[in-house]
Amino acid sequence: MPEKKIKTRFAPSPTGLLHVGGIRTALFSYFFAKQHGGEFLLRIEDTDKERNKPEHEKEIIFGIDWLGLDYGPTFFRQSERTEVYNGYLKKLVDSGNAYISKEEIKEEGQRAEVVRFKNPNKSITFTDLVRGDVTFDTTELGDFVIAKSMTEPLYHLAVVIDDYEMEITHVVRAEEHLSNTPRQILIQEAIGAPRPVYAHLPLILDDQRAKLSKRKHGEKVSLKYYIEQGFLRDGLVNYLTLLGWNPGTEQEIFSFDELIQAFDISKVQKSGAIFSEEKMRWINKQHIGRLPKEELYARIQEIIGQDITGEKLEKVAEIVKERIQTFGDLKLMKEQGELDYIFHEPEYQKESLLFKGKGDFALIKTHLEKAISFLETIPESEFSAEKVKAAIWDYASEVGRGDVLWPMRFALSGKEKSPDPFALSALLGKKTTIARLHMAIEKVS
RNA sequence: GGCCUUAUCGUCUAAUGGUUAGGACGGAAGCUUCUCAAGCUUUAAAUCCGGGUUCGACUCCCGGUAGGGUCACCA
Repeated sequence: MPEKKIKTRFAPSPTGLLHVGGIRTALFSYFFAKQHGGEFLLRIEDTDKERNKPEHEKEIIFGIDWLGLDYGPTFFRQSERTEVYNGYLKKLVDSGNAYISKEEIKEEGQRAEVVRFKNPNKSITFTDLVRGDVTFDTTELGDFVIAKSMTEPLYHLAVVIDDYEMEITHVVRAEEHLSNTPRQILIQEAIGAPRPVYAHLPLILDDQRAKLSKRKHGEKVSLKYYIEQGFLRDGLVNYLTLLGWNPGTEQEIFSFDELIQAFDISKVQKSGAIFSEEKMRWINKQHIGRLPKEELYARIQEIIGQDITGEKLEKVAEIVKERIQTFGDLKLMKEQGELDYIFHEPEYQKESLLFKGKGDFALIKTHLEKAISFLETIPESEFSAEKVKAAIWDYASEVGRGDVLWPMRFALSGKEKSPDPFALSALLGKKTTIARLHMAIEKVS
């Protein structure tokens, strides 16, 4: 007997931002399908005409594409399938599984007639890949509404029909849907659909342990925000996958493809997990460290300018990559002028050259002149951080490192905080380095 | 409130009856090149409570407690 091909879906409704919880659901669903050689499809659940916004659908598709979740040709919109649902609805009514119900109008906008499902009132037990067996008594659900009218199907009906017709084998979704499951199973049984395997994922929580919501947390829940913050796709995916799942080993850093292999839905945690931007930033940094050179260079150029190229770009990259966790950090550094020394001569008061505010200018002049004389001995083509350090080190150690290195570094960068003077020298090159040292000497003379 | 569900360091988690309860983020201390960053080393920090079962419970059972989800003519 050939195993049935595994098929999962991501079924968001375009009523709001694509948020991190949704992304993680999509990811888990995708990993599960792909690791079994199965299919993953995207279905927009837009049966509610009033709430749907085309821009939200656009954002969802953009996000899924950005994440690289390939859903092939299997894209659906429920709003385009009303006819299908109507057919099933008619059958349900004809067979007595549903009926048109006269309603007492309690609120404005309420209909006098809706279609209700005839609840057989029984106990339903289903197996959840994350939680094991879950039992509900459906009696308390009553005869729930499945359509506003014979031509206006509602969520529960549409989901069941779609999962059936699209041959979804595994429904991977968030825990908030757990209590919807018995309703949907009832409808399944009424239309003669097989029951898919369920996997209800724990929620992503805020630091108050409440469900992460757009209402409460604003843009910080949306994928868009993290893309704008300059997170790498692999960093974001890696972090989100580790939220509520772990490989059972001590490995924490995974590429996207490794995750497809390593992910194991049975190891998904049962309880909700608090979202930590801090850890996500750390994970992202690990991925920046693993970025292929060309990609790293391109991202840096995007932010600091295309005119930094070649060897200079390489040196800048080296300095920058250990100082940022996201490319948003780099953008911030650029905006705050932390990188100014790369582009032009620093401006500063001569007092800044004093190590710990002490010493005298005559001494600084002596040290800097000495430094220049050492640097002059290095050929321009060999002007590396190592060579510069070797040239200066003994002298600095002898007379006091801070007294030499601080003014030298300040002369090069004009910053209280910056990379060390050797890296700076190598980055600036022999000519510029010596010129800036001369400039400092002039200041203190 | 009903129903469902969950419970290990501050946080993410490992340990599926026997470990000094492990790792990571964050914290603290130290080392490394003057400052910063990175790196390295060290360190503090947890089994919700109460009963069982067992020679032995983080682990199994029961009861509390606490948290979360859900109770639409939304999805």
